[in-house]
Amino acid sequence: MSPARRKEAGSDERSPVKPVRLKDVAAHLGLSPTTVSLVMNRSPAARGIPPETQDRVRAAAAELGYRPNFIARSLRRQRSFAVGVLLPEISEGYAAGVLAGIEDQLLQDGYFYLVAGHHSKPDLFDDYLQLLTERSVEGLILVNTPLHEPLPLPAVVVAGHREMTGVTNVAIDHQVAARLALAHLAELGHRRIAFFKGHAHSADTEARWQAIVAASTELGLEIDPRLTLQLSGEPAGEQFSPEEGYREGHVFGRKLLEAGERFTALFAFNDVSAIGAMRALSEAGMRIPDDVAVVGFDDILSAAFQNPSLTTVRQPLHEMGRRAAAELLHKLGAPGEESPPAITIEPTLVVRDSTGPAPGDA
Amino acid sequence: MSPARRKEAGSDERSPVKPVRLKDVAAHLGLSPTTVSLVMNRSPAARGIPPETQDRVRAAAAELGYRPNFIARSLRRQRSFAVGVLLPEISEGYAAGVLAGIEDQLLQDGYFYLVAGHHSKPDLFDDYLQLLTERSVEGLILVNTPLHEPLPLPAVVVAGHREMTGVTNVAIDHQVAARLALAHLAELGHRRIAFFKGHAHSADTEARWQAIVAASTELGLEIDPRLTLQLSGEPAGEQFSPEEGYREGHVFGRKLLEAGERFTALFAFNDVSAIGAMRALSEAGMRIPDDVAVVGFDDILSAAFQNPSLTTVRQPLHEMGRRAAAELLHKLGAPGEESPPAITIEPTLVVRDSTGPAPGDA
DNA sequence: GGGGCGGGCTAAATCGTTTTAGCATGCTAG
DNA sequence: CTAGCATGCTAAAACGATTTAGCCCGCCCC
Repeated sequence: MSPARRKEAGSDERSPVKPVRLKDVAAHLGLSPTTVSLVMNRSPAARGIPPETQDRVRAAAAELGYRPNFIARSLRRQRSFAVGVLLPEISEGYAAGVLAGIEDQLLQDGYFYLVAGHHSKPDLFDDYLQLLTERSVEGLILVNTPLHEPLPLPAVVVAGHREMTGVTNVAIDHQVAARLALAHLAELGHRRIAFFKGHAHSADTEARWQAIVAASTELGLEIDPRLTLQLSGEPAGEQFSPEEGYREGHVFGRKLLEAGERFTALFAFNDVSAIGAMRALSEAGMRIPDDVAVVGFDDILSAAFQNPSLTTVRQPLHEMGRRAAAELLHKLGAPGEESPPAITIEPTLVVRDSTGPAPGDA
Repeated sequence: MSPARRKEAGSDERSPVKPVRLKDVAAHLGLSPTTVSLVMNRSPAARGIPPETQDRVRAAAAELGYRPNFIARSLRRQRSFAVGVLLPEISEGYAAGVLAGIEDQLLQDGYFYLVAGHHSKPDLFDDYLQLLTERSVEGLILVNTPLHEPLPLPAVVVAGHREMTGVTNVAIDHQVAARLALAHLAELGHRRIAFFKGHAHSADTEARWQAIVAASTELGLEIDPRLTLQLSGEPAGEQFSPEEGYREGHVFGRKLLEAGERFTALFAFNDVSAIGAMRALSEAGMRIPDDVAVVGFDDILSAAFQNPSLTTVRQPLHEMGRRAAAELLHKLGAPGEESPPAITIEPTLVVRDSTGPAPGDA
């Protein structure tokens, strides 16, 4: 279709054959490998090599299509320019979003990464940690992965469970998140708000709940324990199956209604449970947002596609990944330096159609 | 909390220090590196080494916590046990699903992989291809990535655009997909069915549409061009932003109504456009599935969370990734062998609440 | 005329493995 | 007594780069 595209430094010869080595370039020029290496790496030691030789070397390298062998280089320099990423699994929303951010930052800085999904099995985690270390990754990023023992490498965790000295934890600012959501509801006149708390073992549950309590006090809202339901979920991590979350939201939505306690808004722990609850509520004949306003958390893709579309606190997953990667690279660059124990990321409130004025509000 | 966990082969000493090398193990035993290597690799050449020595070696290795250096090994053996994955970007549904499948299969077989997202920019693609080759990946998997020139390595593509000799294309069986969806609708009594066609440049559009035409004929259904809308979308690939897809579905749903042509069912090109259309339809007062049945394609996560939940043709992304990886590993294991030009994957129909009997059907 | 110096390069060690080609030693067989 | 042959191991050369420590030559200066 399009005209033949120009090839940059193409050996137009058949490519299936042996790659060109440093030694070949050197031989072709009648120089030593040392010289070629020095020039190609723009090493300070190449000071003594006259510019015209340097040009000759570079020209020859280009002509022959020389590409340094990264593995040999890694071996010699003891640097792999690769980091390991450990996460429960790639598939679902959270980890994939973070991973995309990690990827952007790392590639931009000339690093690659090796990913391993441990499916929340501690021994798989240990195995992969081993394998990654054997592969000489320079550092680690753990996403949503509980951590019990110190790691053998510089590391950054995203949504980690507990603090570990030397390991930086990238997490959302729950204070801000809670304030954004609750202020929004309060402004709309809501006073009786129901809550879904996260499952007991999630990294975020406790911090988030305390932030909610604090923000409520600040805003003069009262939390009614009868309107507070705790999601169960698996002990492994925050990330149990979304279908389950949805189903649980559905069940809990019904529970709220059956409890007979009046409420005009619901702040769910995450989007899936919010969506499940919305479904239960509308099945019971309640209109959203007219009768009940619903706020979710995360801003998963489908939050925008709901009917009505879901107001939610957005976690900038991409940016969290980016920041995590950037921080790890920083650690790698400045080994001695003390690193911050935490990096907090600002969430934002995405107002959509699932929230509106409280019924009977002026 | 939990009692101290036992460490398998733990050097209880401080770990921050130098890793143990093959040479160290050898020295510790008063043997040569050769012997240790032979034993550790269970090389056939180790036949001559008496079992008791072998045991001594393995014991020492375990005791000292010896871990072979993968990079050195790769250099020597000219194998990296790594493959490269090129995709537009990790973030949303399609690629992430496939990637998860790739990951499962590769890790299971002792491989790792390096991922690069080219964001549909041809020059980024070329760059990353270079970088991956420099890193000595043994093969490539391209997901949803158009391919113009032959690749320098064994490769498998998922949802690729065109055939390229030697490259295996993993794709869904569109015949089956179309038949599943249309037979389901026909069975429910639907005769007047609207369609969203994919954007012109998507890999799947043409094949899918032809399959739809064929299946319609087979089932005695007529396709009304006035009920057939073509999604626009970016030329780069199938994967333009989901939000756009949703919005376009919404717009097109309205268009369908405005056209004034009677229809009782819609088969959309994908889930996001189906969901957008559902929204437009219900906003216009139509009930789903009572007035219009809607079938999507893909089975994205949120398909199940819709209100009503979406009937859709499920692409087993995970399996597609798995198969792609398996095929690549096969190619790597059997270099000479002719490999199949295509692997077709069976889709399944997931019947949910967005489809029901045609209005006025017996 | 010899010591010093700087310019332009290179030899060789090294990174941590794998692998080929043998080397001792002792026993057996002729 | 010695050739032959296991047996149990090892020396050394790869793999493809980087890097340290110089080497050689010519010129300048005293």
